[in-house]
Amino acid sequence: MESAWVNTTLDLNINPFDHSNKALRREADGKMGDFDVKAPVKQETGVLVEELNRVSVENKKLTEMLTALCEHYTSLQKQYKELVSKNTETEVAATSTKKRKAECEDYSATVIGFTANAKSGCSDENSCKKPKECINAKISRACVRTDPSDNSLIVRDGYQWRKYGQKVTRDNPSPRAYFKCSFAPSCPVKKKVQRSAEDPSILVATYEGEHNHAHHSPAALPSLSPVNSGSTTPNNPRSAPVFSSSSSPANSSAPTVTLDLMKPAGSDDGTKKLTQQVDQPAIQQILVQQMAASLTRDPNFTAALAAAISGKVLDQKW
DNA sequence: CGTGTTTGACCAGCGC
DNA sequence: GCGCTGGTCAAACACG
Repeated sequence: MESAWVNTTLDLNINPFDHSNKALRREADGKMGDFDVKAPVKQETGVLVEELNRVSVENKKLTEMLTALCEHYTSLQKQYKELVSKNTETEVAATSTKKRKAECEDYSATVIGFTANAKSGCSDENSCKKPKECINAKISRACVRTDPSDNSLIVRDGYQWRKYGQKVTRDNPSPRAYFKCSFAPSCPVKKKVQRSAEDPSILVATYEGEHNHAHHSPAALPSLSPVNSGSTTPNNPRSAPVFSSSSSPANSSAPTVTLDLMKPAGSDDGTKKLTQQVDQPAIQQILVQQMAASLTRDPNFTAALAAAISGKVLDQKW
């Protein structure tokens, strides 16, 4: 994961001394002139400017922290790749004899890597004895942070799913929900969603198969989906695996963020599955950065923000 | 009334 | 062969 997937720049475009805001300031100044602005207005403006400067400084600090984090992550990733390359053979031998499908998926997620085009354990003969899904279906996995108190098993990934079953599994007290892609009748993709046994605030979504249709539901997509910036196809959850801070329907007011932590399909194994090793505060910080970056790239948002700020100033009763 | 969810029943793979 | 377990089906139900 290099800076290719994390844009460490966060230009909130709110610096009042930025030349790009000259027009806005002129407009605001003109309106202020119309109302014969006096000392309280200047004081209020000064407070706002001070606040904006403070936010800018904080933004800069956060950006630096994120950059350092990315560098640290890269070094850890290299170390991990070395370890994996050393241990893969012995681990395959140890795990391939254990059990059936579920373990096959776990294997693909924990040994081959975190999600992304893992051809679920067919690299050795033992694994190919597994059921058909394990042979043909592409398996990927995504982790989604949700409110632990929210017991709905809904992962909003932009596709439309129909729930067809729920089951309590032996190794996890929380139920596992089974979904089928309901957009295209012929779409073979299935999804399993279950809370992590270790961290109930994390939903683990396992995707099986490959969508044979386009991403259809922009409304269902997180509004901040541009963070998928280019390198991955947004209509394929395997090639665009997510670590999302997701809002459930019960908590629809919270923003949903989709963050592509993976390289494009076909990248090396070392780039996979490190999501769960990253510190959770760091993830949250990255999510915040991504949200801000996405918002500030949206001209509608910046325009609305400018209008809101100017409106706030002008609406003050003095 | 159409669509999606819930949930108990059923089926199949696997280990013993 | 039997029991355990995960996965799927389908009737009942809820909701807009």
